Amino acid sequence: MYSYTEENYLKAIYKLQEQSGEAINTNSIAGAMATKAASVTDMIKKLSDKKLLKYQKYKGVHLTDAGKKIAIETVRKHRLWETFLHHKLNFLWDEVHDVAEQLEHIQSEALIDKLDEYLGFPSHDPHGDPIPGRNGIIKVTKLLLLSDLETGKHGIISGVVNHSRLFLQYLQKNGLTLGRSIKILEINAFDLSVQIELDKVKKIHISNEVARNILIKTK
Amino acid sequence: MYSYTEENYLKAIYKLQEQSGEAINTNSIAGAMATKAASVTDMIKKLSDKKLLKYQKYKGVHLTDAGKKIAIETVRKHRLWETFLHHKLNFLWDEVHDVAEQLEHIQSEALIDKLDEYLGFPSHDPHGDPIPGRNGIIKVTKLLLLSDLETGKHGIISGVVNHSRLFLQYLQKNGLTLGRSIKILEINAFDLSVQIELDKVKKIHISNEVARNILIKTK
DNA sequence: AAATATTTTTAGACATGTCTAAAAATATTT
DNA sequence: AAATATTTTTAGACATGTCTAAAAATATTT
Ligand SMILES: [Mn+2]
Ligand SMILES: [Mn+2]
Ligand SMILES: [Mn+2]
Ligand SMILES: [Mn+2]
Repeated sequence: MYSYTEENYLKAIYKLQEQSGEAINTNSIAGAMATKAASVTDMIKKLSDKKLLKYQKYKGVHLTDAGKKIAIETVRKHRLWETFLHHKLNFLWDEVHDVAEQLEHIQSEALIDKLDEYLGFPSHDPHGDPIPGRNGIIKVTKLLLLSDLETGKHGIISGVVNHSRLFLQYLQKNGLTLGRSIKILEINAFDLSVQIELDKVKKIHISNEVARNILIKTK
Repeated sequence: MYSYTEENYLKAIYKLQEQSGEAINTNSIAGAMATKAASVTDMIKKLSDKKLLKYQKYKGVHLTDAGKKIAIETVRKHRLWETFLHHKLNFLWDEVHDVAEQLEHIQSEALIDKLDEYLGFPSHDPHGDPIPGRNGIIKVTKLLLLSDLETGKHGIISGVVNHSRLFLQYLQKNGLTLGRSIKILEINAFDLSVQIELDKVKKIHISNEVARNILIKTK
């Protein structure tokens, strides 16, 4: 129905839109798509002709309902495939993204529905991100940055802000994986680094940079 | 590495080559690819420049070792995905081909190796076709057409010649699926239709047209 | 408010893969 | 062997998505 490239543009615009709330400008799309502003303008015109987004020259774009639907379907496929790769094929959580970038463009409703069922209708992907349902509804859980928790507070590691392989590998190596419980022991007033207790046993010291990229579910 | 289209051309030429043994001409490739002869000539030149096939104007083509390697890898991916769809996601054997046509182009060696392992290193796909190994080796089992068996002979349904959805659905409906044992009870001299015994219980009458498209393994 | 900087768009080009129509080469018939 | 039919290639065009360089519009600084 829609091309590989069109789906990627819609997904990128959708994600920028979720963050900013405002109209998305040409340069930020170019950044997200690793392409040039001129190419973005060309593609924007095409997507606008297809009524997938609203475009006013020099004013940026925002997705129509139709465009948003395709973006969310693509996100759903991406996260279901990541879940498959992690849970069934034993890919590590830092290895799933690149392959899912390809798999998310396979066109078959039956395939995705059956995959969803086969995986037991998972609610979250290997990075803790929510998987949109068939109906396009995304259940958002309220999470806090580990760096925003006060001393003595505790919770469960439930997501990451940074999705880079390097960061994911760092977390893996230090046991800071999804589902582990943490408690804030001490916050260093100088560099804002944090001493935490992991699973009520192990003590770990992490930088503020790391703490700002871990999402915690508190009671 | 190679485009979706290049892989499809190489796979098509490979299959034509397996059947005929001779140089493959432009029109037969056009037929297999559902495109025009002019387009085939264009693509052939590109594949020839890339040393994936040998081309002499007006004399047809044949794959180089490099081209054959890519073709076989694509067949391997196609058949592994068909097996996954059938055995894990409960697709029927007539439903797997079209989706596998897309999935076969996903580029990731790790993915295919892990999928192979996850499926238990299957030797054959849902249509009885052999799955090439990592090394590119295809283990060919000698099979006979059901229409070539004499009265009294028996064997196991092990493959199909025609892969059309209509034929596969017909076989499914009549219980003529892979692994079932059959015995030739009687061959009608007039229309060459065959009376067979299925799994030593059920009697079925099939046309010569059907018998010519079922492959049997005999002891 | 004018000058300057930044962002966005336009113009024109290129790569990939496709097509139709015409030309050229090869195969078949007489 | 010449005439005719078939197959293949060439020429030129088009769609998709990308690019660089220049022009135009908008935003920021003075
Ligand atoms: Mn991802
Ligand atoms: Mn993810
Ligand atoms: Mn198939
Ligand atoms: Mn098959």
